[in-house]
Amino acid sequence: MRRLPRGFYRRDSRELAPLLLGKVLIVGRRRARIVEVEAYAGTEDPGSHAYRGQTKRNAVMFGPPGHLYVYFTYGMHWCANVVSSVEGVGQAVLLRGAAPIAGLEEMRAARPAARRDRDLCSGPARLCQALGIGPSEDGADLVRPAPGGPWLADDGTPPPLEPAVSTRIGLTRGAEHPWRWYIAGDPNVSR
DNA sequence: ACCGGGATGTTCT
DNA sequence: GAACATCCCGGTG
Repeated sequence: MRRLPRGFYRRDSRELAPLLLGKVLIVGRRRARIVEVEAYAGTEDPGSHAYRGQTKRNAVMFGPPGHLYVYFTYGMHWCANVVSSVEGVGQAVLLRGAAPIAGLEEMRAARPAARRDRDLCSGPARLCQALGIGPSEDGADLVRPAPGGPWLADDGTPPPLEPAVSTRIGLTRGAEHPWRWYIAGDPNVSR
């Protein structure tokens, strides 16, 4: 289990996103393999929180790469992004789906509504709930993680040679760009 | 299986 | 006021 170095994140979000497929997100004893991601391309991307420039909410997106941008939406859900590119450019990759690997008892306790294990992390807000990611993880450094804090690992599993591609989910503006990547056929991909 | 609606509060117009 | 990078539940087939 090798921690991903800062340089790994220092690329365009549309290049980084498919490279995150197969990587392992770790929070405490809970581990899940990323199977679905979306790229958000910064101030030129109408679908991105960064489109209208830096605000208090999206400030982490404009910071250095390799940090977690966590935001609140629909009055009740938290979603997590990996900040990419370089400082000053508001790019990030949304984590939309993951396959539970370890700490499943903790995940089930955190997600009582999940009827099957494939429902634990199959969605951006589900994934955060299962792993215990919330406002206190906004800005967390994945390269030099706090004890028990979130980090990303490479366990030798290569990203898929030809990941499935589609348009992004849930957007009205910027919905035409094919910036969603996922592992075809994986049951942990969101519906 | 699929579909429709409600929850809930921050952010922006 | 409206929109929102969503999820859950209860209806019907």
